[in-house]
Amino acid sequence: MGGDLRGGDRLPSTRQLARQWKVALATATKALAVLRHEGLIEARARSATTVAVIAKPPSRRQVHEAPASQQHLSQRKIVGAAIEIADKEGLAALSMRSVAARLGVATMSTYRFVKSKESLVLMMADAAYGELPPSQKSDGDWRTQIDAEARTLWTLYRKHPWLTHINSLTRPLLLPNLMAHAEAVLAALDRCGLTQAISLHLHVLLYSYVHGVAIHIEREAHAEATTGLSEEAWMETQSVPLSRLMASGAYPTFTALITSFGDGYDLRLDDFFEFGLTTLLDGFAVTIERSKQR
Amino acid sequence: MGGDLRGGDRLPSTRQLARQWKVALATATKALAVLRHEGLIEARARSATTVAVIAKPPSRRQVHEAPASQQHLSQRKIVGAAIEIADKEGLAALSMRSVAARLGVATMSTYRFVKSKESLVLMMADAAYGELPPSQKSDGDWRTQIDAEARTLWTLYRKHPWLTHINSLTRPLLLPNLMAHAEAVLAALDRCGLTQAISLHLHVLLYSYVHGVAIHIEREAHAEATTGLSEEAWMETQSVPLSRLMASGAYPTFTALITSFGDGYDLRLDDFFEFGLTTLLDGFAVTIERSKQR
DNA sequence: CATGCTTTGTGTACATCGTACATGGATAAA
DNA sequence: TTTATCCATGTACGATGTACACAAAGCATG
Repeated sequence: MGGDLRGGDRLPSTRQLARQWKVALATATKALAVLRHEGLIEARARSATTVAVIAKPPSRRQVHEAPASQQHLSQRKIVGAAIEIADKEGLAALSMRSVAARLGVATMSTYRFVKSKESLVLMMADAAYGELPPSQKSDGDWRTQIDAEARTLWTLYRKHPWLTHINSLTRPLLLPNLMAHAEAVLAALDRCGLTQAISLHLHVLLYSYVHGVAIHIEREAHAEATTGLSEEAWMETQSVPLSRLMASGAYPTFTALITSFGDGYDLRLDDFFEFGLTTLLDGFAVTIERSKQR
Repeated sequence: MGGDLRGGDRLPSTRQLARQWKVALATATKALAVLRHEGLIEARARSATTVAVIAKPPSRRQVHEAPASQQHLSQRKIVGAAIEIADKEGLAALSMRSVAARLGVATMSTYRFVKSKESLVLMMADAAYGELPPSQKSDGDWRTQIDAEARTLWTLYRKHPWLTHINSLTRPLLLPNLMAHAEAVLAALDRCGLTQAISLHLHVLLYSYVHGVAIHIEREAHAEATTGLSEEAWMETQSVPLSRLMASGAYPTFTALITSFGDGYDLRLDDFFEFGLTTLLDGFAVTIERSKQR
């Protein structure tokens, strides 16, 4: 009877309760109703981490207006829950079951609003790219504009690292918000008198750079989660094979470089991103100059 | 009796045969031995796609020397089979079961030589990077040397696209062959009078670039495999939403750019890689020049 | 009010995965 | 011959995405 659920737990569905405690379905339903009236549990739709039960609809429907559009589950909620999971635990941990559980709903219920997991991920991407702030349409030089765009994209990837799993250069996503980013970059390049083809290539190159570095955000997190080691701790475990490699004498430059850093190699992604962006845009500048000279 | 196996099929293990045909294990063993003597099937160890049976060891042991090290299964063979699968069908299609099947062996047998799938993948990476040709130690200018290194890496990724799944910038793999690549790049940069930190960053940047573009090799293949559409065909399916987006008027530069290409956007990865590499190395040059001037 | 239809939510089941564990067969040792 | 050791394998478990059928409830029509 007196269960052992802790403070902020989700409650399973009525059916799960009934099965777990081997009682009839009606019994479980009534029990939940009683608890709800007592205020011990709450039917909160928005957040699933707090005490939240998707209430039996009947009582609510009597209060609100009739139309069946008043549903407690929706595509938007599913996408939102999925994004939360992917943000926190990575795309690998995202399963239809976990999404459903977070919403306090049966697994298959999600399929009423989502065609497949693949389409869910696509909708997640759409939603996430939707968070891109509208780009400032300054008429300044191309570099500040493009620099800003790259940083905006980087910030987004920082927030949603799983986004890097989704798109392909050869089959780009036609998401409005991502298009807006492309438009901004292309517009900035357009004023530099480049070939159309070069403009496009530069844009893809910029995108590819941000994307390529952002990939390692999730890998870093994943490595830390699975090994349970922070990066410093991990580096220590590698010090033995590392020093063996260095002692082999086959890699003199590398050895000299590593030893010159007292505390080992510690790449901070954000700093590296800055450095790489600068270097890459230097390359852009060369290409643009060259193009102007002919 | 007369089965329906086609020309180059693998044969299942003795045990699988026995179960399938409901005969005693000894019977199956003898049957295979007969077939082998008749030359109808061959115990070929190297290639599993042709008619290949991992021969029952007994007869071979009598021929060769005694020690138990003479085994028909080995870590090298497992890694090789796994690489073949990953090359052909992608890392996602690589399962312990598929590796075992390709070798005509029970699934769990592989675990005698491989601790886990994760470690298998690491060994695959080691083997694949082992294919990197030793870098030419020319004392020419940094650019030709680094350019060559990048292309070598690209070629490798073309051959083994799954490699891009494996490593993390923040936790680099300490594989000898990959270290040799790093050494070559660093050595080339070393002659340019750069800070150690900048040298390292440039090296990582180069690696990250090649890696970041190579990622899309597999994505391209995967997309083609799952949708069954070549890139041109896929582009046609996108033409409707594309033209709708273009007609919205929100993306003028983009629209102008696309319409200027008659036959649509068709990014060829290899060409793009070339272009990006040039641009990136232009950036390197700027950094190096700047560093020399002070 | 009764009866059937439609919508909505759910449970069950299947094929796939990695892999822990125990077993079965063969070889080596006594 | 008996015993012990080791290699190879089958079984089983808990995950996954999702097809399918069923149950409950709302609604329309008689």
